[in-house]
Amino acid sequence: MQAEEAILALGALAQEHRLALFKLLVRAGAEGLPAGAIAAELDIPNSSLSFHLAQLNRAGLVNQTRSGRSLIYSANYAEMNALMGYLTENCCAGGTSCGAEDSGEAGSSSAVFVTAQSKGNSA
Amino acid sequence: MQAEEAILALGALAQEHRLALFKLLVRAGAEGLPAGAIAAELDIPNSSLSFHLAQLNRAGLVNQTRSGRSLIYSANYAEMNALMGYLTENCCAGGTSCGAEDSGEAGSSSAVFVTAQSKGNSA
DNA sequence: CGGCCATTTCAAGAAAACTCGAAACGAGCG
DNA sequence: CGCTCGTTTCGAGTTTTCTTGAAATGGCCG
Repeated sequence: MQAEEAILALGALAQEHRLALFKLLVRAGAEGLPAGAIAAELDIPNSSLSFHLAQLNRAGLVNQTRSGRSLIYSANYAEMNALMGYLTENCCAGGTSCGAEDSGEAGSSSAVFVTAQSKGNSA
Repeated sequence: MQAEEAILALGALAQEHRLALFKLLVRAGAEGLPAGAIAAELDIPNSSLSFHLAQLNRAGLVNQTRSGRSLIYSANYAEMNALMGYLTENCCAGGTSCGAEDSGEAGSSSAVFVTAQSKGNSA
């Protein structure tokens, strides 16, 4: 991940509704949630939600799937992991090679955001 | 850390100049850098830099120290760790108790951003 | 104490983000 | 095939963020 992409992801999460939205999707797991359910849960008008969903999508943090008339959104754990990795790399004071300024994609950071398989999230 | 604080920190980093600035300070280590050196390094007008520095400071991501006429800024690793922890907790699919919706401050996440003691950063 | 130098604050304008009702779009049911 | 329902797009208004020169502040040297 490079800076521009990280900024996009960071900016996508730096908003009350979108952070709540992403948290909701992370909690919902791989099955995701339809847009309508999210709007109802977060108590946000449909058009506003759509705007935020588009932002998150543009940042690559959510995936979109169709299921009948509904569009199902789910958290993109890979992108979130990439963001965490970027943040970790740019601190790089944890023990890894620190002097590395722009060694490209390292990817050596441990993946914290594993794909949460559905574990009883009935909501 | 709670959502509002995380949003502030996320927003502080979600900006080209500020992300570069924070990266620079992280790399600079505990000794930090004077404002002027940062402005020169990043090629940003003093007033703009001051604005961004204030943003980062408001988010608690940087510390301010005086040294003669210069103000030295350094990265606040603790706050960054808190942010990483918040992000990790809200994913919570890594192995910790996942169903915990708002269990307050967990702090069980491993600190990745340890205070980088000056390790030969001569710049 | 007078001046200088690093930095911040002020003010004003430009650009971007956010909000949300209304209209449009498209899939699927009957 | 027409209708309905879930969702997105559009448009317009409000708010926030970003930028920068100029002025103010405060420490320090002589």
